[in-house]
Amino acid sequence: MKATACHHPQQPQEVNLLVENCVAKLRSRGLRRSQGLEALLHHMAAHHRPATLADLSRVQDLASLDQATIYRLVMKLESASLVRRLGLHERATYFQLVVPGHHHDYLVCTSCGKIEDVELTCPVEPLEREIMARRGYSHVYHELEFFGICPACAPATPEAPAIL
Amino acid sequence: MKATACHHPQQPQEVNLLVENCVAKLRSRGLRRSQGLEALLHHMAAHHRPATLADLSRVQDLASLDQATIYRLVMKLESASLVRRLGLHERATYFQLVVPGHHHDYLVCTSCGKIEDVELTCPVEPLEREIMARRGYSHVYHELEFFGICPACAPATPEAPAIL
DNA sequence: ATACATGCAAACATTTTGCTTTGGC
DNA sequence: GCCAAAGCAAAATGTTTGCATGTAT
Repeated sequence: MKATACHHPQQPQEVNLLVENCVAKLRSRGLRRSQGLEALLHHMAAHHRPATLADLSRVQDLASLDQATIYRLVMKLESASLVRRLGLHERATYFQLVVPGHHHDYLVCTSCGKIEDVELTCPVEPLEREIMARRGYSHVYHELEFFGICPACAPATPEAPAIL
Repeated sequence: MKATACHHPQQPQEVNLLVENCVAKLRSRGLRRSQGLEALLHHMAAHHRPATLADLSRVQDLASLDQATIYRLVMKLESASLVRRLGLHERATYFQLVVPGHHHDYLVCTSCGKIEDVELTCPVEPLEREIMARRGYSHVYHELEFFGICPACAPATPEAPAIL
């Protein structure tokens, strides 16, 4: 049940730039540049992968932050459209920093829960425009996940009982 | 927060056929044709739309069933691949009966939570094959959702200073 | 008669809120 | 000093399990 997305943490400078941009946007909304906010943004920018609130509070640099604090920070980030929510069929919700120009779709093993990035070019963006045009929706984005049984789990599939 | 999928309940005969097929598959797995199972399948076949466990237990015909019973039935249906789970960014998980040949993607308003069907031809199926081939996954399916702000909510959006 | 299915209640995990204290501006 | 942020703790919500009883086979 571990997330193993294949994301390269960005270069330190990119990370700092990203953090600064986020802070700037948040400050314009009246938020303060607090120690917790900075630590959280820095982590999410450097490890651009889906994480639950529990995942985040287990991170070394965020361990001093209360879960309620992390929760409230993430909610604020989400309100500012800096963070997006992902439903990956686990009990807890996953969150991920929005990095302009980066979009990722995921491949999840329904047996072991492993989460991988899908590198294929995603053909869905044109549909977003169509939805805006035809349905009158604004701020449209999509979420695409593939579910299946990964090679490692395949032999042990309940429906295809392999005798070990 | 109401689901308003635009699904035509199937014809009664189709519904019965679907239910019979499900029961048959389940029986082969050792499940019994209980009253609760039949009521649940019948409802999910006739109202082929995403529903939470709470939604289901509020249904007239299922009101006599305990939530734990509904939970266990739905889990069994999911194990048998007769039901799929959907993460629509709400706290509760949505479930939907799998109807062979029918696939639906959804459009969710991030403001009011309204859930609509997307009627566009979904270009993702070829990718499923690619994933099976290139990543060695089996039993691959996808889940695609669009999120955005619906026309009704658009004017009242807190942080979208309409740049029309 | 046996084993699965159910109801009821309790345990659990996660999310959300209230209130007091701390800290950024 | 003012108001947002954080810490702590508790409430709210949804999911899961245990156990005694009912029911399909």
